[in-house]
Amino acid sequence: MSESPEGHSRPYDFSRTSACAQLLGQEGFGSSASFQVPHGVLPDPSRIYNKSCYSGIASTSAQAFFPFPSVSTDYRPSELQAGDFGQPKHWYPFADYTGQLPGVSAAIQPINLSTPEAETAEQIKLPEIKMEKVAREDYSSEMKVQQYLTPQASNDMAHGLFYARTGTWNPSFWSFSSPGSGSQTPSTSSTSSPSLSPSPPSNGLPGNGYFSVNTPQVVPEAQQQRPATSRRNAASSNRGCKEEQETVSTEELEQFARELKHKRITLGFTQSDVGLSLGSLYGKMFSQTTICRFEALQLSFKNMCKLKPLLQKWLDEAENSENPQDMYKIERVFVDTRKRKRRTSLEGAVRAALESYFIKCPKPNTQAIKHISDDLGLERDVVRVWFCNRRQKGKRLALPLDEELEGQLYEQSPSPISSQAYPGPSFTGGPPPTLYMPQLPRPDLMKQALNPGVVGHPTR
DNA sequence: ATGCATGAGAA
DNA sequence: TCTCATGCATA
Repeated sequence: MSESPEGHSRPYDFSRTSACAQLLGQEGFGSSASFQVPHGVLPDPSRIYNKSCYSGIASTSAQAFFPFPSVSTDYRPSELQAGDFGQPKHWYPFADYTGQLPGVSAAIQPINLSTPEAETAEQIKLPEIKMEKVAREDYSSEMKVQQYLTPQASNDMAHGLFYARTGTWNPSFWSFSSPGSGSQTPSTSSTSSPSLSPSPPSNGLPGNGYFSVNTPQVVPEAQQQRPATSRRNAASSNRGCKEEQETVSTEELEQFARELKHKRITLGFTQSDVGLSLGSLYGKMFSQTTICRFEALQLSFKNMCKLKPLLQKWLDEAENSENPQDMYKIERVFVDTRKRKRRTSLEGAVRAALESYFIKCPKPNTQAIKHISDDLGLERDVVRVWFCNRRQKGKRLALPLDEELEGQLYEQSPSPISSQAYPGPSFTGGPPPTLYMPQLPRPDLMKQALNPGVVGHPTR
């Protein structure tokens, strides 16, 4: 994607990385247990939006086991034996797990697949949408699934993605000719709930025949990234995200997200369903995570703009479909077989320490990273990634969308705004909000500001 | 719902 | 080497 609309004014102007090093060096941070997050830190996202979500992170009490990394970096559990989890090394390149694909299990069952079906994914691929990368290593899982696929299907699979349909779609769903299907026909009634049964989707009627997606091109071109001009005021200045596509304003985004969630639930779809459906509709599927983040407004503004049209369309289809229950009957069979490094689990104390380092230097250079990793006994890469994610999170959530007040709070700050932050309504023309923390203390945010690692357990 | 990870593309 | 979009894995 292009750069941030802000041009180069990145949210972080860490032009003093070296200074960081010094900073880091001179501080006896060994026992970061005592660390207190100054409230200049970016609060945890979920909290910012103050969704009912709690709070997260604080899964652990901060027992300081320092300098011993309380990290659990085991690798790929499942198929692998718990052998050498000791030190983070390389992870298995061969995998055959299906990840969190909601439909996988079902998809793996023998299904009636027709060739045309299998091709769907390819056909409806959007020009601008990057398809998921194909696993390059080995396709161990392919074996597992292949037996259920047609030659064509498995062939496609070899290309990386494959979509299988276990249920049937309402043909009408596929004909993008439905009344409101035009992505330009947003269903605005934010809360109108279709008279559809809210019951969980039941496997649609079997075999309706397969439809050939012949109008995949109808895809909105929301993909294109808008030029880096000020997208900040997308609202007022039609510069939304992308041409014909809307004038996406922050408010619209907010509202749409809400609407999407509400209707999705009403229609009985899960976030995963939606993500998978998009794959069928546009050839690019998304994970539950992404849908979730979209609804929670936790994506960058640009990203939100990009996805909105797709979701809008999905929503339209879902609402207009006679059998919306059938819509979600799409599943991806093929799963990237690359082995992922097992997720490292940092304990509270370690997180606190990292957070502390972050505050001092959000963008540590190699040396600093080394210092930190040594200090905390973490892998350098883990530290590096942690900082990357921390920065990203900071940007992403710097600006809550749903509270205009919020904007005002931020607006008082002199700090540079993040390129990913949302152009809050109140920012129109205003100075960029600060990245880390509102100047005005807000009870709820204050709480959030506490380092996750040192806070209590999540309440979930 | 979110923490940690991956990878493409940009700087 | 970083940013950004995205997702697996997990709380």
